[in-house]
Amino acid sequence: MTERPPTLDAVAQRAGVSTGTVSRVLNNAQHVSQKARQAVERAIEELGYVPNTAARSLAARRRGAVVLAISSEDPALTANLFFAEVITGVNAVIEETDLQLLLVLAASQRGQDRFTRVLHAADGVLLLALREHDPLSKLAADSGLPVVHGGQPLGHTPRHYVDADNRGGARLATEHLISLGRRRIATITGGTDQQVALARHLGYREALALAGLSEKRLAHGDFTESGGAAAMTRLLAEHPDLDAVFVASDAMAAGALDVLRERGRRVPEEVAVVGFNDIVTAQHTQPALTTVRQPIEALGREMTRMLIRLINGEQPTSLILPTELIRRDSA
Amino acid sequence: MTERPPTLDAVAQRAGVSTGTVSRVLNNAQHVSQKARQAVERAIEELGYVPNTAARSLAARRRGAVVLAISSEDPALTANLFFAEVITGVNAVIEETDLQLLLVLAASQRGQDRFTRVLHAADGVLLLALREHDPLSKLAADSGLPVVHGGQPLGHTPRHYVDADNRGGARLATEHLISLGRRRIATITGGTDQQVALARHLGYREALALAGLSEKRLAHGDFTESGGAAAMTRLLAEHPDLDAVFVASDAMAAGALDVLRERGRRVPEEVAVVGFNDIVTAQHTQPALTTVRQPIEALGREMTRMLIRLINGEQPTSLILPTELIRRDSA
DNA sequence: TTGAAAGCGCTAACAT
DNA sequence: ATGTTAGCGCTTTCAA
Repeated sequence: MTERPPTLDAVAQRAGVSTGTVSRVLNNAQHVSQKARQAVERAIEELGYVPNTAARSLAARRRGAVVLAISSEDPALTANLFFAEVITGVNAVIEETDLQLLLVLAASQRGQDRFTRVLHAADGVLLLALREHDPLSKLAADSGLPVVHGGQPLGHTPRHYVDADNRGGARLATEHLISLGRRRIATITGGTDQQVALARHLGYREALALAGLSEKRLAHGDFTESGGAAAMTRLLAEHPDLDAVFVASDAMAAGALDVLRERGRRVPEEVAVVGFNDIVTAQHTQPALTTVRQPIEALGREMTRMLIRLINGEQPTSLILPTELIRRDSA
Repeated sequence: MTERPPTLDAVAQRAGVSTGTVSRVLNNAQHVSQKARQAVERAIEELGYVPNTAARSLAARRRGAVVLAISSEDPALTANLFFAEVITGVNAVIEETDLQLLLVLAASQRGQDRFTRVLHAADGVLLLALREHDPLSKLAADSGLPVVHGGQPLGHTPRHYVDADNRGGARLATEHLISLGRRRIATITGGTDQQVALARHLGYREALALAGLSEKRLAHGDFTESGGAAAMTRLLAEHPDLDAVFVASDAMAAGALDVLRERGRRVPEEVAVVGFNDIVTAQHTQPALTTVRQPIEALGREMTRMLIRLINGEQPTSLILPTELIRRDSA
């Protein structure tokens, strides 16, 4: 009933060569005559031979896979397109190789147990876990495998990471507001427990400091829309004179725009607003949101390239990818 | 330097039993004494033993993995959150098992070659490929592995699939418009080359037919925002008397709303609009979009459950998951 | 209930 | 340049 797939031995027999030769052809080693190589290739074709990955990795002590682990504790990762885009980038690079992509969304404790086992089946780890002390970070580090982080967790800077230039992007956004003639520029931050939030706040402060403007107009959000609305409400109460707001995420900016509209503050005439991330929704807010775009797919690609280098024993250096201001109507 | 992980043999030695016994404990077979079992478990604990998946699958002729293959030819899959949500659902079920999740976004020809090899490392396939004659479908079918489709490709109904009730949802939406007193109800379809588009059109027609209303107000879109705008423009030109539109996707509905606003048609007073999918953006259109929500995460979950049943030799039946009307301001 | 041993399909080291 | 062979770490008969 269950036809067994052809083995390497079968190929060798068919081609009239030894298994060693077949193996050499498969791993395109040198030291194989044209003749032998062709015979093997024909036999492979005729038999429809496909190497058995399990046997291969057992014998070669390679595992032929990388794992992409996403800490789904982090609602920000799953909420927006972030995660889908990163995957697309990762996949694009993986596709060029013989590696397989193992995906783990580790939420539960159960998931973490699994994670350990998955690690034992991989040659390296791509990690998206931005919270401080995420258990995945530790498990990955303990595994001894090469690990590349996406973004920098708060607290410690990972050995190898790829991050978007959050600070630079925030500075870009704020400088844009300044160039518009705004002088009483507030900010809504993403909280204080995440590195992205801090980096964006820092970029905002840098820009203001360089221009000699006050940084006192500040409210903390939590990267959610309702959090953004609440923060905007507070800002308006405490600093009714503000003429611009740099909001650390588009979701929060959407909430802030709602509040501004309710309060009758015209955007951008009276209050200019810039967001961050360029989520799809940014095109549909009223008015359309000026924002900072991160190269998320590129982030996935570069993470994967870096991991492959690490697996090959090279020592790549961490990367910060540039962000870009997308001008729309809100500023 | 490179510490080798402990093997099953090491565990056996430590526990003072044979490798056979350790293996039995690992696969929690019967016929193992309490004493032996405990000794093995202690040894595993002490040594920090983790089974080698490659060796295991080689010996057992199981592969311990399923592949989730997404045809990224299909922009609709990658564009919205669809794909991220499906993955979340798939992951949730996989997490309960010992299976690993292999991810393939197969766009290029190169990707398809890889796909074949990945198939040989898996026990089953979850397939998201909605276009007719998608090469992935054929490759998966040829592999002889159990395959579960998400959605139904046009042309042939797969043996095993999970789909959202597109027809029912469209009917729900249209009946809602009728209940609002609308009688000249138009539709913007998603084209004619995709099963979802057809199913939604069918639901629309059913509702109208049952109410004895005309189905003549029709324009084809392509599931994109600009396509929706263009279709709305045509509709307005050909049927200026329309008082409602059922739009087969939210993206198209967003485009349609833009056109209606430009033309000065008030929504929902003069023209009521219902979309489909409940993408995040639906909450941010002007006015907020009434739409039909699909249980996408559940789709991923049910697909995976079905695949696991197939792998275990059961014969599950295909599934259609209910959709739900989300009322907002546009109808 | 347990132990012993023969592979699973491949790679790599060693011969030739 | 090619053949030979001993494993890789596990499961699974078959005996005991």
